[in-house]
Amino acid sequence: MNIRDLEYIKSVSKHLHFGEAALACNVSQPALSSQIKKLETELGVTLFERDNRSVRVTDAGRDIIALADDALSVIGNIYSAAETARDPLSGEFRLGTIPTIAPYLFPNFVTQSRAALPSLKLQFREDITDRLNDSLLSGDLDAAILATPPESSKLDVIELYDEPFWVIFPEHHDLQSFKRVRTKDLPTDELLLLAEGHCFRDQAMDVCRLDSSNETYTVRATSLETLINMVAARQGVTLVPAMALNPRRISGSGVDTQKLNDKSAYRRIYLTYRKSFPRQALLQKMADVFCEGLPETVKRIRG
Amino acid sequence: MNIRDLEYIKSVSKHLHFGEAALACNVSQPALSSQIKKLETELGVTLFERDNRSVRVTDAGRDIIALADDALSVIGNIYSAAETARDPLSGEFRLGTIPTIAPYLFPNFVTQSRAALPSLKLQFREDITDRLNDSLLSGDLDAAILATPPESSKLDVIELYDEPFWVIFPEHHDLQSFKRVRTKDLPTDELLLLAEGHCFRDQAMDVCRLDSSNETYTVRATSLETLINMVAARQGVTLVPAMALNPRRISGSGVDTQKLNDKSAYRRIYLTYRKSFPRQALLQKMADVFCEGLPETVKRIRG
DNA sequence: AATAATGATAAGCATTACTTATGAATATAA
DNA sequence: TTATATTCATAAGTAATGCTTATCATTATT
Repeated sequence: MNIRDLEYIKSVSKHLHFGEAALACNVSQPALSSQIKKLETELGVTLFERDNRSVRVTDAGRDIIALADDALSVIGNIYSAAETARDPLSGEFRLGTIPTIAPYLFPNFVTQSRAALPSLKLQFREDITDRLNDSLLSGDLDAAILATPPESSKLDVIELYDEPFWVIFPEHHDLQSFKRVRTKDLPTDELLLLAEGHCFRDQAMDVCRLDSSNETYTVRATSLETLINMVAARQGVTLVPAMALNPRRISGSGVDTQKLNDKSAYRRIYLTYRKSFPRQALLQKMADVFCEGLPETVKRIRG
Repeated sequence: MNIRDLEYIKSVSKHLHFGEAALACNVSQPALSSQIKKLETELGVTLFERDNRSVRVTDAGRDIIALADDALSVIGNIYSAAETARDPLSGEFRLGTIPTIAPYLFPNFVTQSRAALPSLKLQFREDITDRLNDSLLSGDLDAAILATPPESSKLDVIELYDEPFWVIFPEHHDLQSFKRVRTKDLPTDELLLLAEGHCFRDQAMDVCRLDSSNETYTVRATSLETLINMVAARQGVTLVPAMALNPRRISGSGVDTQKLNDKSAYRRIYLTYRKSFPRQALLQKMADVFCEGLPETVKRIRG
């Protein structure tokens, strides 16, 4: 059986005339006749009683044509569903982000994506890089915003922006006297770091040329907010990525900030996704929306 | 799009593996792959996100495969309906009969057809030959039991039985003295006839070598019962076909009967149908059932 | 008797779908 | 690291299916 056959019998039952039915189906009358005959043979049922002058629908034909109508209607729904789904900017989208980005990027992004991607249903998840990468590979996430390029060759990225690192230190700390702070000026023994697994921990250690053997502090914060609060409590100094600097929160909280003055003291932020992800256009659009709302403190790569 | 394509995507969504899905569909993996790719192109939607190691159903794919399941289910119903309809002995059947047969043939026939054709839904209609023939040609009837062969070349017949004519006359009528009554013995001026349009009127006149100019009586009965009752009331004599003789009704009703002793004094009864009627096997079976219950007074042609 | 209408049939061509063989990419095992 | 296996995609050739035009057979209509 064939979907076109169903259209043929529907057309014949409507016109009760093979020639006109064929015309309506944009085929020749012999084509339609032979297809119907073949279908009747396949079903073992005569659908139309016909002689050289008239066409009648048989009892069995009536039942079967009613079902054919149903089937064609469902098949029409398939095309409709496809048409709806064809817009890559619509549907569900599961986005993951690391904890050192999510709180600073998402508030703006949610607002802007509502305007730019109104028919997109966004779901967010916050987790560390490794688990986000696993989820990407398994298909549990569609994309993630990460600060490290992917290791798997199945993943690809859109580069979003470079985010400088800033020092946060208590008011009246020695660092306050520096006009320009560089990593070599940092008191590494006072450095407060995130817990293991957080990529920014590695990035901070990296920029300060520390390795795990150098660790002096046993603080294992899981958020930059915690680190900043600890600095305010004069527990040490820390680094944060630029986006974590909220001027209103910093001012009057007992901490001071300076941008790290090294060329390499930044991290690159990527939108990571499976190469096989079908809605690539959405990824591009989404990257645009991300970059739209970026503050002056970061250096956008796109647009 | 193609029904087989729907089966392919259903299979892939079940196995999440093109090779196994192809195996389940009894096609080679490249065949299945290329058909799915073509369908995706036609719909403009990626149904499966796949790389060299894994297959995932996309959001749009999920919706569309659900609809494909629906469509396949309806199409399954088409095959089921065909299987049910394939039995030519089932379904509706519209049978027409003339008034000089219906009352005598149907009671038995209904009983016997219930046993022999249990899944047949019979609808009866009683009318005169011309209108039954029209209904046959227009498809309003599937068959008719008639006493005249059809004129249209679109109709065909199964011969059922030959039905002799009998004379009915009042007790103590002159005819009572005949051992064997022949048509030439009939008092044609006393002959009571059915209304015009009834074929038995013509047959009776024919056998008596009368034509419309010979009419003396203006009686226009529409049933044989009326004629018999008129004979009982000594209004004249009449002819009836053999099946109209119900011994229990005749005895003691003031009439007497004799079989007409002419070779040509009978009529042949046909099951008439369109040549194009698809359930020919049903017609044969039905003819058998008719002949089963015939009384000894008629001469069956079949079986 | 001639003409028109209508579905069936025939022959040949175009399209479609399938098969087998092979490729490319990537896991897994040695 | 290198070899092997897995898996989907691609290629080339073939089989099948469906279509077109031309024609036939039958039956109304003029």
